[in-house]
Amino acid sequence: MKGTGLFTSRSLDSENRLISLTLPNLCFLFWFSHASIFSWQKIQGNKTSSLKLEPPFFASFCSPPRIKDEPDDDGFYASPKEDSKPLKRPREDDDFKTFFEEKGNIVACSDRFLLILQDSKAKKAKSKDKKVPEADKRKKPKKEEEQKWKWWEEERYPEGIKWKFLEHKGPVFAPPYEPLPENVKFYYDGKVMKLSTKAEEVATFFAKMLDHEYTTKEIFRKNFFKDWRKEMTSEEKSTITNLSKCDFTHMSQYFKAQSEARKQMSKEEKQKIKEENERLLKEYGYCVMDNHKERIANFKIEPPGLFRGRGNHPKMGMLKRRIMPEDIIINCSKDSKIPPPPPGHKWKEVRHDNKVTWLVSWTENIQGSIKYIMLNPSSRIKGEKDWQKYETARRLKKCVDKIRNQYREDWKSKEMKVRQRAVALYFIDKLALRAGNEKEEGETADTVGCCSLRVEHIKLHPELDGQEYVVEFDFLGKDSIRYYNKVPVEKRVFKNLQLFMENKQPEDDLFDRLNTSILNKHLQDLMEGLTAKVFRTYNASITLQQQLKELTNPDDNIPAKILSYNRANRAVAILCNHQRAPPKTFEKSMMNLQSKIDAKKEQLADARRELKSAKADAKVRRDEKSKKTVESKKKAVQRIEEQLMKLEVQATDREENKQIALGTSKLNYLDPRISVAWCKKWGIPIEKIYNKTQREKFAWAIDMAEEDYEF
DNA sequence: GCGGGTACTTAGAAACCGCGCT
DNA sequence: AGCGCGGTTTCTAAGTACCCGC
Repeated sequence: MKGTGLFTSRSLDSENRLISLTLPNLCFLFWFSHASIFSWQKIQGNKTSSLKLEPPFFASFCSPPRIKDEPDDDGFYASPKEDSKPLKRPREDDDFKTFFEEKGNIVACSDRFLLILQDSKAKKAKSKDKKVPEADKRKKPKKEEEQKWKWWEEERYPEGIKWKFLEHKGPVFAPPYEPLPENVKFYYDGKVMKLSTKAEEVATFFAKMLDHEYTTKEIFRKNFFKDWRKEMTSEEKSTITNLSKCDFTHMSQYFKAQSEARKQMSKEEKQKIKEENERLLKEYGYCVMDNHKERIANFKIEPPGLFRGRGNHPKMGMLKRRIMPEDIIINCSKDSKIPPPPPGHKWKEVRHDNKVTWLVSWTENIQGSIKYIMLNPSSRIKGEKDWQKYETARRLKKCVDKIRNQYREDWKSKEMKVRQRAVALYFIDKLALRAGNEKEEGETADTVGCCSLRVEHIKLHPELDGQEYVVEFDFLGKDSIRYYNKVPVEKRVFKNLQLFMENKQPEDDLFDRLNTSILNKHLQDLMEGLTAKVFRTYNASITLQQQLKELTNPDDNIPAKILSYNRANRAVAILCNHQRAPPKTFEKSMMNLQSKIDAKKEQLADARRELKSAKADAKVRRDEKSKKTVESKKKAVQRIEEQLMKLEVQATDREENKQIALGTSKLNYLDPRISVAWCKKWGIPIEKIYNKTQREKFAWAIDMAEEDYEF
């Protein structure tokens, strides 16, 4: 990997799917600089693969480099929460309110809604002309003002109030069931059987999943069959008694043919579908919240189907029933145009609660939990919250040393409860574990977080591979993703763990005197707004910032710098254990890339040969023309070298990424202002780091962060 | 403290789509 | 023009957190 100066070796063993990477030496000379090998395995489903990373940059987050003393407020934007004095422009909703009062009735308001939906410019003329002072108007760009609304420059609502006006069109329901054509047969025990519409619908859910591993799982089949039978007529129920005798293959083939046909559709037909979707989005995909048109994240109601829990879920295969208008609670302003239920139906309830952000809710039948329709991440209401999250994490930065000292003290406490709390917090901080709420047994897959760790999830090694006091973690976390890690800990922690495990069974709680509520209460005392998850945000963001500092080589070209960025991002993903199944086409795409590289290498060799002969030629002829030839050949070689390097960088990046998902941390844990500042500092176009959606979500950060931003 | 309920964030997989290649 | 690939978008499950009444 010449050129990048970062990468020392890479090897791929396709046999056992193990990658060993020697990452650049990012070690910190601090607590964990001796840390061991970090490895994990992914065992969701029956996939098993493992990834090893050595040496230990993953642990480095615990020791942020001493950043020169922070200008206490300089560079800090007023946090959305603590900031009480109005920063910039006042909210505009009074503008709207006035308009609204002038019209004085509901129709006026929904007129406005329609106007906004149809034409934001027209709306502009109507509402703004009356109130907005000249100066203000000139300041704003004339077009697409609605999209470029800088909510982050406006005053925020007092705590608790989420909006003052909300109008929307309600949800889009799943399309009704279309019975199968007569010629598509279902067989039971080898014989054709015509199913009732209800039973048939549920059967199609199963048929559509026939190729999926789910349908081979005992629990899935059992749950499905039980719920399916509930939908059958009594005759069907008495005939169909054994799922193994059911033959869905014809149905399955039919659906495959259907989706094939869909792919083969003509351009016009595809265009028509596209337009229909756009129409739906236009009509139902937006709402008006406080004077602004905002995108809704999920305006379509989840269609019925079979529940696909992750990991070993006891409810997999159960029937997710169809949601009807009668299940739906609508939330909107009293004075808005209330969305009408579909003809012949009623809403369950219409309420006007501006202390919450959701527009629509219903109760789902598998777990009995509530589902919501809410706004897009680009909306003010989500963006403000996101911004606030990072501000809380930055406040933690200021007191994290103190908190760390505190919990280290607490390891010695004479109170068991305090010791457990302190050790758990140490894990949350050092390993970025999740809090670990209790879960109802038998209702969900058996997964744990920090506070819910059980004795069986850790092993203590007084000595392992030449290191002292090693704790071996092995448990399933969120989404049944395996967390596997061997971590050297301080002696005191180790001794405490031994104590916590004394006289316990493997299935007993490790921290029997602790839960997330106790932990969070304690954290609240240490810093306002502090909860367990803030540590994840803080450690992720500080790691990114630090890794970017370490890895970015000023002399690198743009692709190499982006590789560095991705590596910094990767360090965070590893810290947070964000794994993915290796893409199905991984090996193949890697081979393709390799052959491209080989081709490029040959091309380079050719170009070099040509250059050489051109040089020789020039030496003999000593004329202008041959000199020029040499120059152009030189250029060609350089160009090809650059292309080759780009490809090699790409290969490296992809390979290092095989089992690591960068998206989650990028979207949820990394203060976007760090990335924006990095881009500005090194002249990297922001588009190289964030795609369109991400830029929309992080518009606030892109607008406000300068090159010198410090998390 | 604790059990139930609610609101909201975080998560990986699957579906989709557009673009470059043949 | 059809095809495959990779990035993007959609989907919805699975977490965290906190409230309330006892």
